[in-house]
Amino acid sequence: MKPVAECFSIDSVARPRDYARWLAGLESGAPLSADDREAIAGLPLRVQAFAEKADILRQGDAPRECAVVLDGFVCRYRLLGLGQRQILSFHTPGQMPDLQALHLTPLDHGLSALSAARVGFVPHAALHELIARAPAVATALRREVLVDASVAREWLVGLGRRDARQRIAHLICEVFLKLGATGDADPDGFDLPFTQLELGDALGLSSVHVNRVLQDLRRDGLIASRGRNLDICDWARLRAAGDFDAAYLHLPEADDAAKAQLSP
Amino acid sequence: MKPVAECFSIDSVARPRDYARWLAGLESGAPLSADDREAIAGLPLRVQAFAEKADILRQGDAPRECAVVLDGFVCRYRLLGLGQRQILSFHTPGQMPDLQALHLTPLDHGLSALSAARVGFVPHAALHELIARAPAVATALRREVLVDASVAREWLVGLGRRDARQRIAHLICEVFLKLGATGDADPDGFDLPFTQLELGDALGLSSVHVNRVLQDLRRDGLIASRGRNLDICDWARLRAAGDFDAAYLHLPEADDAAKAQLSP
DNA sequence: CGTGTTATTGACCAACATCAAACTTAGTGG
DNA sequence: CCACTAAGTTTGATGTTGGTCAATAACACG
Repeated sequence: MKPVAECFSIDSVARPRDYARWLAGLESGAPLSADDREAIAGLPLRVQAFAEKADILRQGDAPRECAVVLDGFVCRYRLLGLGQRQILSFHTPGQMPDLQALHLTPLDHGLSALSAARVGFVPHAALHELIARAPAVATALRREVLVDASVAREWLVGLGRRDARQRIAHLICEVFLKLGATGDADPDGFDLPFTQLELGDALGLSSVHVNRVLQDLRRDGLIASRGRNLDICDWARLRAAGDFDAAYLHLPEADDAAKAQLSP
Repeated sequence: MKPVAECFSIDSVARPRDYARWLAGLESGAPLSADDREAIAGLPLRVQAFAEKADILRQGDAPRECAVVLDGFVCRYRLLGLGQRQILSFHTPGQMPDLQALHLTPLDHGLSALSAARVGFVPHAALHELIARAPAVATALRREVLVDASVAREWLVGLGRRDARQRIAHLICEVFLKLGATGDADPDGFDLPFTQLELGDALGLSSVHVNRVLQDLRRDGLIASRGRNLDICDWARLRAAGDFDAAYLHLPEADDAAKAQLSP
């Protein structure tokens, strides 16, 4: 296991754009009223920057604040005896990866920045109060937790019943759509925000095998990649190779959008 | 894939004991007030009986009621192309396995009775209204969803990073504690409510391999079993073999209780 | 007693892990 | 601008876990 990367944390003040990204995440299910939006913009939001690979929260912590991803790409993970790691989920700007800490402590997993990231922190007390006061916000948060669980179930299916090629193709589709939803994925070559080793840790595979399967996918003309930069050459076939159906992400229009972007 | 079993449904009226089991589930986190308990006892609860292996809800359904397990052992599952099945979770009496359908439809997975079961159904509208009216109930439901997600994460770790022996030992521990929490597991031999094939479908293994590993566990003196009946001979070693830590189940005192029961 | 489901066994094989080394790339400081 | 370094990627050789297929045995139930 590699040493924990330095976390040079430059605390800073929340900007209006930060609240906007958070709101976009909360409103992905249904729009909020002007009042609710104002209530959220009024919450205290402590912002902290994290370097690539820095830990944001650690297994065992009992945080008194909830995290909101503002920039970058973040994952939850679990460490087990002797160097094994399982990545549990990926999160893009606007998402709140540790809502469960509102009720269940201590944290049974860590939260880590895969790319350089900025994360906001809201006190639990303020969120609890808001949930009691603003039913529509409570609903949005409930929905966010449920979507998170839906993604976890899809991963469960993948780890249990799909082979390496399917898993990798599936995850590329998922990440592409999630990044696309916040405007971070250019269809003609976007950057995968993780290494092959991290990909393996998410999919229950060794990095060696991930590498070999990626080469197959390139050879078959489904993707092209050089370093981290990845280009989806054939969305339809990649989707088929991964047995991918975007419904579980519950992104409005996600798959249609991808199809439109990728087949001009 | 076997044909869907007949579902001979004997609709019946909810008994006080049914509400009691449901309440016990909701109160596993924190007790409710007398008012809240009454509010729940006042909800309409349609009760239906299901035979072993009968489907309760199907993938693609958009139910207008939420299910409450009242008796028996139930699982969520996902079917994929050509006979593959992945079981996503197990549920014991008191649990509500499809809370996500309150916000996310259609259902991306089915719900099925592994043993003969009785299930209650509450209209979504009634639940939504109660959530708005009774904050403590809303909190209890939120907690239930979060515990469900916590279990899913643990399964994710197992499927991704544990080998067959660990997975099987782990699941036996889990099921024993869950059954014990509702008084359905006798320490000296309780009935595993599923076949070896179903165990494999939950753990991403073939039934053949499940069988072989179970024999190993018996040979090593961790368990004894004859047919479905299973006897945990050595809780400490079984726990170690499965790398099992009960915290993720969020059952109050679960592990201590098991230890006490099993080592007199 | 049949009949269907579940458990068990054996032979064989594919997918994927592990280990170790070489090669690439990007970043860093002189 | 160039060596130097560390991280990540690629390759090859080899071994293990667990899957598949197919047949048999043990039950459970009407």
